[in-house]
Amino acid sequence: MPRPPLHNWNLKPEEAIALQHELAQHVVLEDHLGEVHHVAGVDMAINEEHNAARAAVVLMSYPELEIVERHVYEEPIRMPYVPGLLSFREAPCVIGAFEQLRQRPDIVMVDGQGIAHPRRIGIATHLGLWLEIPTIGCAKSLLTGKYDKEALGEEAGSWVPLIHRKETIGAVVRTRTKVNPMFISPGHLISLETSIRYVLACGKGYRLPEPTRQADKLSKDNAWTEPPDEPQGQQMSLWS
DNA sequence: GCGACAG
DNA sequence: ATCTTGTCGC
Repeated sequence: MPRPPLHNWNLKPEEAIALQHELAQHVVLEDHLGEVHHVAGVDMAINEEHNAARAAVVLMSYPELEIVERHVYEEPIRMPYVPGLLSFREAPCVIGAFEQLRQRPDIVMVDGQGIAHPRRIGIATHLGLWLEIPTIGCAKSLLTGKYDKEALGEEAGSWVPLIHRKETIGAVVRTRTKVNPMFISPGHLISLETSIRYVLACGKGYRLPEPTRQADKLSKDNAWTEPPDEPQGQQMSLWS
């Protein structure tokens, strides 16, 4: 399921920021969902020593949440981690893993922010725009915004809005009783309410929603090896 | 100018 | 992200 390239990924920080401002104009926060039968989760693992980045994608049936497909994709690390520019470091690798899917997910859960980002375009949003699939940002920590910590209940399912510049950009959700909350925000083609609903519906009693939790495990599973200098996989060879 | 800062 | 042992609480 290759997608037409939207833009180049190898940009200078200044150019990347300008691109984010442009792309953010096209984000859709209304639900564009049909029946949901498959939810995918993506995550990454990094190994500095081998200069390797590994993305993992796990496709699960919904609402059964049984694993349908698992894929990993590796390539050299391209960018350093810069707060606010995570997608330029990880998205290309995630897309590589995505190209291996036989089935197109109805929703994709990403480890990182959706619109809960200084320019409203975290990695989940960026991936949604590139893949043209509804995405949800499921981050383990805060990047931007504030919330009423006192108002957040400690029981699983409780949540409070995440605010930034007078704007609701996401929700701080307790996915498991008495455990640190998750920072949920819509990525693209989905609303915040629906995002929260699916994250909770994909919970299996752990802090992370099952799709992301499975992808996290898969990305850390195998041993590391030096990746080729050039990105591999059919999608790059077509338009690089 | 001084902090904060997804993974 | 990754490093890294034991330990507190349900």
